[in-house]
Amino acid sequence: MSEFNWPKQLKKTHQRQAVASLLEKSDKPLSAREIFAQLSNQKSIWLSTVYRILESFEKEDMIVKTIDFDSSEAVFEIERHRHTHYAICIDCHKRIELTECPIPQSVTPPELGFHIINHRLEVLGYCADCFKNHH
Amino acid sequence: MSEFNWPKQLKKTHQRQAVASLLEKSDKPLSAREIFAQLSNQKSIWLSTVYRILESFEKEDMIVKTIDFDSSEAVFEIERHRHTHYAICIDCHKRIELTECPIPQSVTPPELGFHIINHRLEVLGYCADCFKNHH
DNA sequence: TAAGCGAATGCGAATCATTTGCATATGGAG
DNA sequence: CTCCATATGCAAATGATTCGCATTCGCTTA
Repeated sequence: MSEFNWPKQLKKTHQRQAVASLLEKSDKPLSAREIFAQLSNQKSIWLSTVYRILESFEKEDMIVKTIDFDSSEAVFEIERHRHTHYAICIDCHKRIELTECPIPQSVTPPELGFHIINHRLEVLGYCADCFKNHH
Repeated sequence: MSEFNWPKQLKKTHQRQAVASLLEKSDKPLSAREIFAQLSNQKSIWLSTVYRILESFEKEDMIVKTIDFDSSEAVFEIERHRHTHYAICIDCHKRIELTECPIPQSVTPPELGFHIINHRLEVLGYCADCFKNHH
């Protein structure tokens, strides 16, 4: 547990703790909708509140927002989710996990002073099956 | 001109040719909204038509759809736009073009038979200025 | 421990991109 | 030139996300 180092400026509300706990348990990035669906079973929480909570977490670098290629919706990932990248088929939307992360720290020249928090990489194309059918 | 090799199954309508011509001229990926704005000055065209045209181009691999990090809207890029990647500041949203593309053809193991069309790469973090202020 | 302040949430409504349905118009094959 | 499948015009629906405002609730301080 306790993936997050809770920043003191964030009040520990029930709702925030519930969202944090879900993210910590999840093995993949989650969307606001998914979080809301899981929480509204047990707790009383509003979807707009989930969005605001995620926004506050993002501002504290607890999570990073990216966009899911398939659904076009925002998903939020914790440190443990990062550095896993996929080759995604344009046709059948199959996702193939890449075995290694090809992004070296040196992509930004040191003299820039750029402080890397995360990176997003998606390789798009046709999987072997769909390549045959498509062409 | 004539970046596109027009597929025979796509009828050459005025609207499609206007959209194609805009994309060919542009030095950056364009959103449906941007295309619509530029075209509605001169031609009569509907926004939903622009979306449908872009969808048809995408299906023929003339363009690739990605998501713009700032606006969260879909943008469409032609071959000439690809392989340009950015380091993006989480705070001020400044975009710094990376001088080289760190994605080798070999990211997908050859035995997969995956046929790469495009890839998306964004490096997220804090630029030198915002890093000072933020921490 | 009680009081009070500022931040967070409940709730509803607005916004914005994108999609869809259906009637009409229009490329392009023959 | 005619015909048919496809594309577009147009309007309305959808779905994610944001916003406004009144109320509630953590947390600090007395």
